[in-house]
Amino acid sequence: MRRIAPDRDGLLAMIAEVFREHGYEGASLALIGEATGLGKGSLYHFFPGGKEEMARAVIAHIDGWFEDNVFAPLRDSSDPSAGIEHMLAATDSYFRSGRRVCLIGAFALDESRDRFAGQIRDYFGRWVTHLADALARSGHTPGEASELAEETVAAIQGALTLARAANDLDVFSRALRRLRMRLGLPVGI
Amino acid sequence: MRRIAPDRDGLLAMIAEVFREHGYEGASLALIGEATGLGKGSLYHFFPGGKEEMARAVIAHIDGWFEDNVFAPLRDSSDPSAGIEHMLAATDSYFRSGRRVCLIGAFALDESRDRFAGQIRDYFGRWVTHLADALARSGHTPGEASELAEETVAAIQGALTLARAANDLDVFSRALRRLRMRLGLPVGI
DNA sequence: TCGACATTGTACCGGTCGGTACAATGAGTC
DNA sequence: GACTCATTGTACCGACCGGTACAATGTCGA
Repeated sequence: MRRIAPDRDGLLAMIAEVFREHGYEGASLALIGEATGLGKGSLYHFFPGGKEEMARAVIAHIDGWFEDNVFAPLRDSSDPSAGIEHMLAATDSYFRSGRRVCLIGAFALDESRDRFAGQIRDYFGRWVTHLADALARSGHTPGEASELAEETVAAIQGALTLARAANDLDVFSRALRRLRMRLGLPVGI
Repeated sequence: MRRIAPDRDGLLAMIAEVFREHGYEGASLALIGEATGLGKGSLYHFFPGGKEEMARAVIAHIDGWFEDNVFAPLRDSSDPSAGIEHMLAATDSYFRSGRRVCLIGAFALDESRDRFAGQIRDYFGRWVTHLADALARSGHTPGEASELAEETVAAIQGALTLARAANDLDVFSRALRRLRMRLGLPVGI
């Protein structure tokens, strides 16, 4: 049995954190090396394509996590409301209640958007589409469902921006609570 | 009569565009020089504090524009609904219907947040506060007004992110139309 | 023990980074 | 013309950038 790579998931998670905090340009190989404990030799061994391949792998890794923990439940839940509830819980957990920022959203804002345009469009497109499907199955008209899905994903992204700008985690949890109400889910308290 | 500076407003607008497209780290002095037609000599003459002073001046410039064209109408309009309508129109025009991104929102996401934390918090804080005031004057309870204001500003930021990710300007105009409805303004058509 | 190969540290490359120094201009005033 | 002072171009700095080369390790199975 051959080891493919030593904990590639963990490695990608560490690199993701560097891109998340510093952006694509700001994430230098020195910072990545420091965060992972790997030298350039190792980094270029695992990612021969260099920084760009690292970023691509990180985006794909995040995309995979959302596919498993957000999109799939939205698509496969027999009760669409349960899938939506699952999405909100997973979102809250992933973004650590606003402590974390959306790397893919951050990439979408500056010039790195052009470099990763396909992956970025795909990620957000699938999020909106799957949420719209779930909303349509739960009784909304297709038009309503599509608008509400777009509104919801935008609200999450905007809340992350605002929470970080205000340095106030409550901004994000308030946004999630409003979304629960808006999407017709029990809100608790 | 002494010229303070040759069209400082225009200069700041050019520099702003570079920061907007490339982020703080990505905006090199070479790019700024290219965009403005000024060499380092001139740039450091106008901004002795270098890149950081340029960014601070750009943020202050944007802040001033919003103060004049968004916050003041929200605060001073005798008809609060007219002020809110003014805000949405100015927002649509400023962000060029989604073609442009919010520089201050982009700065809020990465590590440059720490460097400009005060200015960033102040900008968003005043936006939310003034909008909440206008909403309260137009009949909402203080609690409702505050939540709705936060939701609105977040929706704008999120729509900018999504519009750029999808490379689809309609995302932004749809978001503004939803906001008009949500804020109780006539929507047209 | 040996060879095959994955993994790593280190030195190095050309280029660019933000920033500084300074002499040369330019324009206006007296 | 002479003085002032804003403005500019250019050369240069040390530091760091992403990336490459490669020899030295480790770690297997045979």
